[in-house]
Amino acid sequence: MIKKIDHLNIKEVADSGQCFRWKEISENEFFVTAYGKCLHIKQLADDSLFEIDCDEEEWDSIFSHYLDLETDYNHIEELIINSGDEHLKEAFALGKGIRILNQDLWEMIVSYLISQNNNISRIKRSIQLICEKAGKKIILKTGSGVYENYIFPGPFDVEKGFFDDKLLGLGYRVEYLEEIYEFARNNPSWVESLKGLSYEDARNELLKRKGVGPKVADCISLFGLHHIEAFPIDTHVKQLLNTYYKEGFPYEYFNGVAGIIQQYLFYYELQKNRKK
DNA sequence: CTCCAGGCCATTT
DNA sequence: AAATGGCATGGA
Repeated sequence: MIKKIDHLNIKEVADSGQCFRWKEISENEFFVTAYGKCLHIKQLADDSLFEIDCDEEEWDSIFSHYLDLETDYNHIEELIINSGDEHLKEAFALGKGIRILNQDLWEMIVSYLISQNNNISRIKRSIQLICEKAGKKIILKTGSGVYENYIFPGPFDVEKGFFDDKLLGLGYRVEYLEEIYEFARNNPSWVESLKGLSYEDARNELLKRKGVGPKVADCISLFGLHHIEAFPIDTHVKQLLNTYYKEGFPYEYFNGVAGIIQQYLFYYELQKNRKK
């Protein structure tokens, strides 16, 4: 099926550092696995049009929400244009096709535990290996080909000691992962319960887990709970705040949506550093 | 070789 | 409360 979607560029999303498991099939064409289902999406020459391969019912119930189609990005764009913030305008010009995905919460908890003091390519590699080793295979047959990937392993899909495997390349984060999987097995309703909490309450609850600090808690809040007011500060964002926002970032002006703004800035910084 | 990565923890001031 | 060292490992 063909869908018309504004404010979306799937290549920018895939390179934005919020998701680690998108597979690029070819230029502007990706295979995405989430919530135990999969999506084949291709952005067409008219870049507001997308060729979508997935079950129609799954599109309505999962992937239109996954791609955050109910959020008004025109409003975000207006805020940026009217902000008078030249650096932000430049960042937005580069990454205006980025949306904040509604990703699987458990996958975000585990993924951002792995992300700390780590680089994106290695994060992707570790997560992919974990999925291959413990996740159920999922296959999508479409007119254009057969694609396969793995479902992200839940708390009960791995045995104790699973993460010790050196091949996974997890380093010192192994103990954090063992702990969170164990905790989730012992508290089976914990993950779901986070979804009913405010940003502040969810963040505080996440901070109780070993290996979850302010930055990881904010990433989980932003990408797994869609608390778009969360503003994760990592090494790149810290750097950019020190460079462009010496007088302080205008959190009040972007009240409630600062996390989306943060993502444009982060992406701009990533691309800039990539060139060097 | 060194420096760094979507940081956090434990320890010391 | 704030500063500091250590941490596993691969990318650049």
